[in-house]
Amino acid sequence: MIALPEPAKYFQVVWEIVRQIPYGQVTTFKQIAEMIPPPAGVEVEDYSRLGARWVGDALNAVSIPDEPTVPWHRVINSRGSISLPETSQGAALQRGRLRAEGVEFDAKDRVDFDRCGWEGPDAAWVAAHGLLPAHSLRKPPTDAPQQMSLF
DNA sequence: CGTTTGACTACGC
DNA sequence: CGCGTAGCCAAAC
Repeated sequence: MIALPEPAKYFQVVWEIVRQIPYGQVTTFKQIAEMIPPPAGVEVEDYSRLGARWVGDALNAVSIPDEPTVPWHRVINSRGSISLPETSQGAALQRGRLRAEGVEFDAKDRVDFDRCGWEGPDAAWVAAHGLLPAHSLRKPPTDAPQQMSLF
């Protein structure tokens, strides 16, 4: 079976990436996982399946003292919504912090990745840390825009 | 020491 | 689209 070889080390990388997320922008567990190369001993296939989960574990492991240095509230799930239990205190805190940063939630309590989705760290930073380029959360520009503005 | 639960996703209806 | 389910790992019971 595949286990995360060095959780502490992996967590550190996750936190370092989270620290790069700009104010007012959000990213997903998956996007972060995709930026981190599969740990030694972990098959790529397995990693693609488990990475996001491990990122979640990493955020969950952020200690109180370190909490101010890791903007964990800017990490949400791939559906664009907060993953903490709706009734939880953490969810309220996360939503409050994001709203304070100008991130808006729609009627379904989801954010618009096209507006505030993170494009990832700049290439130089990625290379310097031996990471992989991030997949953009925003829709790729199309030649024939899906819908023209009515105004 | 077996079970349950969780800050995930992909996939099928 | 929305909701339920299956896989998976790790930590907490």
